[in-house]
Amino acid sequence: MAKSNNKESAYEIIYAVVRSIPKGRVSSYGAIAAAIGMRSGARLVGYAMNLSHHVKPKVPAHRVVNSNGLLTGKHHFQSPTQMQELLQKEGVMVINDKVAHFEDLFWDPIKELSL
DNA sequence: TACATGACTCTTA
DNA sequence: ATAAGAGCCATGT
Repeated sequence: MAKSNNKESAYEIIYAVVRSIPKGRVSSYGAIAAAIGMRSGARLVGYAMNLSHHVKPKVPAHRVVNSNGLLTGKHHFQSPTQMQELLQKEGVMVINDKVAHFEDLFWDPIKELSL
């Protein structure tokens, strides 16, 4: 931490955006990264999600998928099927580890929050 | 200070 | 259309 100006780390901001994702909607790492100002910080978002397991309040990481709508991070959940189960539970259909109608359910933080 | 890591994304072949 | 490589940022050691 070279700079302690920011009380909250970049991850905290990422968590905030992810928590802002409405139920039944999904978003992508790149979109979130761009929303916080990092056009190519998608990897950071994914990394943050990995740490979000012990973060509170709970972070709906299952609502975050890659640009293709693929559940790339499902393997990092408590169970590889947890992500799919949670999404289906919220009304999101998942087929072959991919979000159905991804473009339709896609939630853009920039567009939605900026609206 | 520098190197290594990571649930991504884009461009090119 | 599929496969492979490079780019990117923040964090931790």
